[in-house]
Amino acid sequence: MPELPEVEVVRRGLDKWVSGRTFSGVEVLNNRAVRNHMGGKRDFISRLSGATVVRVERRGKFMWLLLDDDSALVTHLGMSGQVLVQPLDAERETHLRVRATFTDGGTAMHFVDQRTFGGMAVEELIDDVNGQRVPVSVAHIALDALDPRFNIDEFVTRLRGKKTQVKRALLDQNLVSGIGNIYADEALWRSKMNWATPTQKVSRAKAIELLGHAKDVMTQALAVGGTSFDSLYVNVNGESGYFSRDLNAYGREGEPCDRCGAIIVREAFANRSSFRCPRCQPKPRA
DNA sequence: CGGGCCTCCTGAATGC
DNA sequence: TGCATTCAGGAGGCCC
Repeated sequence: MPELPEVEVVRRGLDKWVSGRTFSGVEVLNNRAVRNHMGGKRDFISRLSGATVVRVERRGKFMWLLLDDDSALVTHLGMSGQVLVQPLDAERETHLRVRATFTDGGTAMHFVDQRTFGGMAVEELIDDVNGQRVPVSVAHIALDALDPRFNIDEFVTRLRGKKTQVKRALLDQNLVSGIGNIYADEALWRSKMNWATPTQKVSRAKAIELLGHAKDVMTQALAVGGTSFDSLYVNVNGESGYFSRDLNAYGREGEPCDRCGAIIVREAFANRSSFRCPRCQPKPRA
C-alpha cells in the first residue's frame, strides 16, 4: 500500500540503479499497465527505447524517470505496484507487466503489479504553477507534505475552506499529496482528531498540528524503509519495509490504544476503513 | 465546479 | 470441503 514514504524508498533505489542508463528492449506484458499512455502500447515501447534516464523524481505518490529527450516515464504504483531491478536471467514474476532492458546489459527493470491499479506512461513535461518541469499528469497534484516548498498557510486556508470531512481533505491529492489511508489515520490519531470532523471546524492551530503529525509519521516511516503489511509491497530491490509494527491506529481494530488503553475501532469510510480510538478521537458533535 | 460515490483489478480471508 | 462473497484502496470518471 505505497504512500509517500514507500514511493520515496522506491525512487531512491531506482535513482541509484537506473540513472545514466539507456533503455534498449521494452516489453509490455499487460496492456492495462500502460492504459494512461496516450499513444498506446506500440508508441510506449518506441518512445522508451533508446531513451536515457537522467534521474528519478517524485511528487506525492507519483514518481517519474526523467528522460534525456524532455519526456518522462511516469510510474504510479497504485495499490500493489513494485519496481524491481533484476538480473537478466531472473525468473519472471507472476504479475510482471512491463520489463525493460538497458544497453549496458547488467540488470533489467521490472514493473510488477498484481492488481494493475498502477501503471506506466511516457509523457511530455510542462511547467507547473511552481515553475517546476513535471509530467503532464502530475501538474495538477499538490506539492507533498515533505516538500520544502510546501506552503502550510495556503494548505490551512484551503482546508478550512472545504466543505468536507478532515480525512477526505487529507486524502485529497490536490490539497496535499502523498498521504493515503494509513498515514491519514496515523496523523489523525496523533492529533486526537476524529476523521469525520468538518474541515470548517478545524482551527488553524489544529490544522497545522495535523499536517505536522502527517509529516512526522511519514518521515519516521521513511527512516525505516517504508511501511509494509504483506508481500505486495517491497522496495526496488525486493526488500520489505518494516514500519507496520509502529502504527498506532491503522489496522489495529480490537487492540488497546497506545495512549489511553481504549479499544481501537474500525469504521466504514468512503468504501474503505478508518481506525480510531473511541476515547482519544471521539465523534464530533452533530 | 466542488463533493462524493463508483469502478478498475486480483488474491487472501471469510462465510455458509 | 468447496464454492461464493467480502475486502483491500489510489485516483480518474462521472453524476448531482
